[in-house]
Amino acid sequence: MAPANARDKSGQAGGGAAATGSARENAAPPAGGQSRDRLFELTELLFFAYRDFIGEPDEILTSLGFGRAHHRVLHFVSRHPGIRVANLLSILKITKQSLARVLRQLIEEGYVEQRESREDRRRRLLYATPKGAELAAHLAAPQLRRIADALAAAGDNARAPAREFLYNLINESDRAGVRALIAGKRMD
Amino acid sequence: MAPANARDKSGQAGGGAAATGSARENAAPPAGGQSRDRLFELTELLFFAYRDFIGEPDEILTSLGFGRAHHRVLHFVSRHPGIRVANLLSILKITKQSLARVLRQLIEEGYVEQRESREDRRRRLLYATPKGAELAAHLAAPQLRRIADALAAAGDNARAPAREFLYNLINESDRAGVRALIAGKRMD
DNA sequence: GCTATTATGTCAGCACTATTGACATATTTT
DNA sequence: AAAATATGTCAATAGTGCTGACATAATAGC
Repeated sequence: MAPANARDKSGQAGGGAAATGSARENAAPPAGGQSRDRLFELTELLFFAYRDFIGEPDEILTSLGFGRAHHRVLHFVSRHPGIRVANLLSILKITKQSLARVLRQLIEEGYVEQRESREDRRRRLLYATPKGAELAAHLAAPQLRRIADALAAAGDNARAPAREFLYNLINESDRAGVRALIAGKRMD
Repeated sequence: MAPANARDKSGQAGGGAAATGSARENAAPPAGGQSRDRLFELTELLFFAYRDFIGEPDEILTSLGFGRAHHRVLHFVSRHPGIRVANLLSILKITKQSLARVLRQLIEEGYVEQRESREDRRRRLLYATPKGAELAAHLAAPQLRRIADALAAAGDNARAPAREFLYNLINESDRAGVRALIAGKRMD
């Protein structure tokens, strides 16, 4: 990960031009009783965690000519069978075109299939084919292992607080939807 | 966030083709003593949390003709003054070309400046200009607020476990570097 | 001092993801 | 019958990332 020591020893003399978060600025916790540094720490950890969390699936995807977007779609389709296009749009928060492209490829290559809803025949319900389920499981494996290992390392009683923290990072207006989505596949 | 109920009521009759994680598959916890569902729950929360975490800065960036990559570079430069190009490469895990493009733009537009290291004159130490520091603070504000709010909602004793969980999601080989990087800006 | 290595920068070209805005179709709702 | 909903499609554009090769400058090792 590199020398880690970002600051050059001459930096002091050279002088850092306007660095955010000096000791002075940090004296007064500006928000929620947390120091800026503590908040920035979580910001950076979130970045690094996410960076590595998607790293392994990305390699598999590349070898298949797919990208990260295919993974996301396949995941939600596989995990939530019968999901609709509209659901995917609001989950992924991307536009119809962006979704259409990857969804079309997944369907053409036999990873996902569409069926008409009987309740409302405008709806196309999405399901993973066996081939799609297999790929989804393959992509999920390193991620599930990583999470299980992280929980083991952090102590299993870290699970609930970590979950609450992540949950509350979500836009308030989306939380109920996320809760329901996950609950459809059991919550706690 | 959408109807949330992914499953169509006719889905049962239609039959989900090969869905991952049925009740049956879930009976036996496959990894680390955690059920698949519990691990998938964190997978999805991580996705949603990250999605919304970067949402607000993205809007600001777009209005400036910048993208997410500019934010990441500006963040690490501003937060870790005197950081080197090599550090950024290993932190971001992108190639030199990808970094060069956004870094050049940030320098040309006066957000970042380079200085020669006196220890080793091959090195270009990076600093945020006052303009860059201001933008960095502007981009960070909604994220810091979001984290502070999430901690408040999850209970402040969630901070340490959440931190440990995220930290342990990072590739083991990178953890020491991340710890040192963050420690350079105080840890606990 | 000479060579190897390190740190950085740069070129051309390509792939994936995402965007906007408009338009088309089928179906359900009012 | 008209309005709203669900989905699909078009063309054009932007941002980010990649590979692989090559160039310069400076430090380190022998």
